[in-house]
Amino acid sequence: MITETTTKRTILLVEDHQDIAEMIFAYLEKRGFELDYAADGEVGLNLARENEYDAIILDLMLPRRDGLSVCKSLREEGHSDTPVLMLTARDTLEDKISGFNSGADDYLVKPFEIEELEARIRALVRRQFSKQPSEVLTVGDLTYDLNKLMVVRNGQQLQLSPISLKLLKILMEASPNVVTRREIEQFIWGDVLPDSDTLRSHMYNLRKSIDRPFSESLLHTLPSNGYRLHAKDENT
Amino acid sequence: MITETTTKRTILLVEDHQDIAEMIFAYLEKRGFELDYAADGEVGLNLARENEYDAIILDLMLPRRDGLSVCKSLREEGHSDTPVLMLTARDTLEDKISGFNSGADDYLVKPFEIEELEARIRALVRRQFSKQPSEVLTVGDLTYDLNKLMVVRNGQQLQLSPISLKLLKILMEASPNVVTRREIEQFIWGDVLPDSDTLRSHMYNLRKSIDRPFSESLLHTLPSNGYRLHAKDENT
DNA sequence: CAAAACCGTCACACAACAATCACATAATTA
DNA sequence: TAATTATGTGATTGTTGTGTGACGGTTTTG
Repeated sequence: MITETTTKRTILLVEDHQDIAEMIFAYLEKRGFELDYAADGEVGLNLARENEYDAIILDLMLPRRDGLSVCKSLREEGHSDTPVLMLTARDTLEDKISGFNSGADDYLVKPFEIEELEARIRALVRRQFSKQPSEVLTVGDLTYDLNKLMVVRNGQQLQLSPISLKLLKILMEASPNVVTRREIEQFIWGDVLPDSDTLRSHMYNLRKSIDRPFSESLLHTLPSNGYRLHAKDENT
Repeated sequence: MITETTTKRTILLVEDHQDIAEMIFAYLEKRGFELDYAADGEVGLNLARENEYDAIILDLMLPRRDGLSVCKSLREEGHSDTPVLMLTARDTLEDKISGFNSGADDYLVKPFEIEELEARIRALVRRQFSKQPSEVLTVGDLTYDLNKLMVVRNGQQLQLSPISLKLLKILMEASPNVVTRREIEQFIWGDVLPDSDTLRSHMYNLRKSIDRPFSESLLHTLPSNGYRLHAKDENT
């Protein structure tokens, strides 16, 4: 729901104790958060499914469906990017451990300072938002995530050698423009090039990886000039 | 083996009166703190710049550079997370106010009970530590509680060496992104790396701990690039 | 039209890299 | 201080990546 940088962060609070819930609600609202509230696990889970929250505060002991189960369900359904802060009544070691495996990102033992809660929530939200910047190159249905060093075409992950990765990078960055052999060689080997024309081999290997298994080929040779990566239907 | 939970808190004491300084030094040391000492503001500031203290005890009146100025400088230079306890000679209201504006977190009026000092220091340190971001890291079914220094995978607690813990931390924080060897080495050893490539051994050990006993492996090697921690089923 | 240049294809040897492990020394802890 | 654990080192093995050359097809050039 909320994604803009300057927008209020929205938080889902799931807690059955009226007094605690009210206290948290009032405090966080005053501190600039927007809150949704659920008094039991079932309702909480449904709210979490229907909306995109920036964080969820989840009591461990809840009527109808406990916090663990809610958290687990959420994770299994793919909400792995919404941070969950679990509130545990007493610090039973067991509780904590199972809390971990349910996929909670942090926990807080009651009773707690409300300032502490705020600090943790802010930390979680911040962490979440700073995780975003994934630099991804895209050409047609081919994507190359520079941070994960993962290459995917048509939903299928490809396994490339280090040199192929470098090749792909310079080609994708230039796409849809031509890159000359010189530029490529420079980029990969610097100034001491290998004496044989090994680039041909590597181009061959790269093609084998990114084009051979698919119908449309992205890597084109410009005879006596260089290479060019580009998808047909792209508007260029 | 696991030391960080019980690690001594390090405190910087900046105080020009020999007798007071000695008294504080001896007392706090006996109570389990580690202390650094400076007799004037200039030296104190430099020490604070060069080291990471858990707290700083700062006299207001100091030779060469008073406590206010030291504190202000520190804050401006980004040490906003190190708590400062200011010692003021008499409780002039004015002093207090400027003390707070300089960014001090607490103040104590001389003369004071040494127990009071300890209590306040402990409060500051505790507050500081509870503020630490990111309490629990999670990747797939692997969790790492940064406060308890507990690593759990699939409900089973794992026993890791200090270096393995550091390794795991940087990898989990980066996950699902790749971390280069350089970054890892930097993170663990700082600038003076061991001469042999001991990282391989540690990676081996880490794998043995977190992957070997389980079916799916989380730690992947990106040849000639680095390492990457990530769970398959995660939608990333 | 032939020769030359260029390129895709491939097999293969060697070099580079990574995993594994045992062990000595350093650091902790009791 | 002794006992235990953690860390760094190097040897060994296995794996993968890279450079090289050979061959044949295609295009360009003279």
